[in-house]
Amino acid sequence: MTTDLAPRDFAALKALIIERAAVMPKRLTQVATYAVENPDEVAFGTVASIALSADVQPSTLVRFSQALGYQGFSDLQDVFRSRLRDRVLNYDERLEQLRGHARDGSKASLLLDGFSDAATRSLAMLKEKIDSQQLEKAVKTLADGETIYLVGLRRSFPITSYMSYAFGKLGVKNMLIDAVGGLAAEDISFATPKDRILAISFTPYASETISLAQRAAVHGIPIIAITDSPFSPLASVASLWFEIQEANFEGFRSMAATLSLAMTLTVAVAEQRKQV
Amino acid sequence: MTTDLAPRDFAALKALIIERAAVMPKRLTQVATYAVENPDEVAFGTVASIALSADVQPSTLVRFSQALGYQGFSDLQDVFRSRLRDRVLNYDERLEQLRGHARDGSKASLLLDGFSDAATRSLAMLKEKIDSQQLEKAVKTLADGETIYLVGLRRSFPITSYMSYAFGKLGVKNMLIDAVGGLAAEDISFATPKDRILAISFTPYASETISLAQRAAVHGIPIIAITDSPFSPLASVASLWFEIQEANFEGFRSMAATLSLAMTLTVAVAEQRKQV
DNA sequence: CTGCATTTAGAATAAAAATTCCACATTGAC
DNA sequence: GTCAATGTGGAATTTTTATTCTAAATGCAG
Repeated sequence: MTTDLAPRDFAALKALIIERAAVMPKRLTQVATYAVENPDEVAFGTVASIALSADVQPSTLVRFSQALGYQGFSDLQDVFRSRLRDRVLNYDERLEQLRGHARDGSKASLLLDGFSDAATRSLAMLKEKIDSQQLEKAVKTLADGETIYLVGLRRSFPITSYMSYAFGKLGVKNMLIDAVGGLAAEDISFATPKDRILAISFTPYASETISLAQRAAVHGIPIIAITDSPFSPLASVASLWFEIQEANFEGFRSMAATLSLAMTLTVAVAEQRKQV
Repeated sequence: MTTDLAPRDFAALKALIIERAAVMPKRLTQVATYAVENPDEVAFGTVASIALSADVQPSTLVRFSQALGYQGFSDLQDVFRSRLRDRVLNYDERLEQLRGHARDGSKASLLLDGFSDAATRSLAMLKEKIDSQQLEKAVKTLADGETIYLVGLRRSFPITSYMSYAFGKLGVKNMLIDAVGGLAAEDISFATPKDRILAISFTPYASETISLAQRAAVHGIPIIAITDSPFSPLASVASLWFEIQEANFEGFRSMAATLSLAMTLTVAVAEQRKQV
C-alpha cells in the first residue's frame, strides 16, 4: 500500500473513494458509502461519533484512511474539511502561488497580479455579503434627504471624492467633507436632520470621521456608513451600515468592492430622486 | 455565570458577540473581533491553533466561551460549525432566494451586480493588456525622479488622490495637482526635468490635464500616462503610457483596473526608491 | 473440510486537545 | 500611593480522541 495516492483536494478524493469502493472489503465499502453520502459528518465528527453513525468500529475508519494512502483518519479528515473551507476563500495558498510566479515575472508585474487578484476577490465577497433589502433601504434614506454630506478621509477619500463628482454630474446636492484647512467640522455644522450623511471609514479609523459622525448622530442626522467590521465605531452611530471586507495584498487593501458599492449607491440614489 | 444566554444558532451568536464585545475585557474583545472576522478558522481550528492565530492564550478562548454562557470552548465551537453545516444544506434554499430576488427586481442590487461585474471584467482585461517590461520601465522612470507630480481631474482625481495618500505614507515625495482655486498651472510650474509627472485622463479628456501635460512635455519633464486609447492626447506627449480599457455599466465606467495599476506603480516605486 | 490469508471487533495505548488552576499583572476606587 | 477586584499568561491536569495491537472470525483455495 504505497502512499503515493492520497489526494489533497476533495473532488479527487471523492473520485478515488468511488473507484476503490468496489474492490474493498465489506466494512471498508460501508465506510466509503457513508463518507460519500455524509461528507459533512466526516468533516466535523470524531472517529467515535462517525463510527457509531456509520455502524462500524473506530479502527475501521483508520484502516479505511490508510487503505487510501493517508497516514490516519485525521489526515483524511483534513481533506473533507478543506471542502467546506474552500467554498469561501483559500487565499493564503493562492498568495503563495503568486509568490512562486515572482521568479519568472518582474517584481512590478507580480504586484499587479497581486493587486488585481485582491480586487477580484473583494468583488466576489461583496456579492455574498451585501443584503439587497438593506441596500434598498440605504438608497431610500439617502434619496429622501436634502444635501448628502460625504465624509471620508485618507484611504476613503478617493471614494467620497468620486461620489461627489458623480453626484455633481447627476444633479444630486452634496457636500464633500475634506480636511483641507481643518474646515471639516464647520462644513458639517450646517447639516440638519433633513440632510443625510454618508460616512466611510476603515481600520485604523480616522478620528475626524468618527467624531464627525458622532456629532451628527447626536443632532439626529441619519447616517449611512460603509466600514469593515461590526466593531467599527461607525457601525454604532450609523442608522444603517454596510460591512465590506477588502482583500489585501502586501498590506495594501483593495478598494474595488467599496468603489462598486459607492457607485451603486450613487447611481441608485440619483435615479430614485429623478422618479419623485 | 448563568447559562440562559448561549445561543445555539450562528446568527444569534454573532449578534451577541458584537453586542458584548464593547463591555468585555481587552483580551476577550480581541477574541470577539477575531471570531467575527474569522469564523471559518474558529469552526475548524483547535484551541491551540486559534489561540496562536488570534494571538491570545488558549485559556482565554475558554474564558471567552464561558463569558458568553457556554460550558467551554468546544460548546461554542459547535455553533460555529453549525454555520458551515447549514450552509451546505441551505443550498437549495439559497437558490430559491436568488430567484426571489430576481422577481422583486431590487433595482439597487441589480446595479451592484452590474458594477461589480464590470469591475471584474476590467481586471481580467488589465492582466492581459499590461506589458511587464513597460511596467518595469515606468517604475524605474518614476523612481529615478525627485518629486512626482500627480495629475488627474474629475473621474481620475480619486486615483491620483489615492496615490498621493499612499506615496505620503511610503515616504515618496509627491505633489497632488488639483483644481482647487485654479492653482494647477502654478503648482506644476515648479517642476524641472528632474521631476516626473504621472498623468491620468480618460475620454472626455479634461482640458486642464492635457494642457498641463503638454506644457510639461515642452519643458522636458518625463511623463508617464494612464489613458484609454492610443489616440488620447496624453499618449502623444507621454514618454511612456499605459492603455487601460475599463468596462462600463449603464454608462459608468469601472475604475478597478486603473486603481490596481495605480497601486502597483505606487508600491513598486516606493520599493525601488528604498533599494537605492 | 482443512489450512492459510485477510478482515474485523474491541480493548489497550498513545497522542492531542480542552480545561482548570494559580501566581502575577493590571485597573480603578479611595 | 494602597488596596481590592478583576483580568491574564502559562503550566498542570483532565478529558477526549486517534491509533495500534491482538485475538477471534471470516472467506477461500485446494
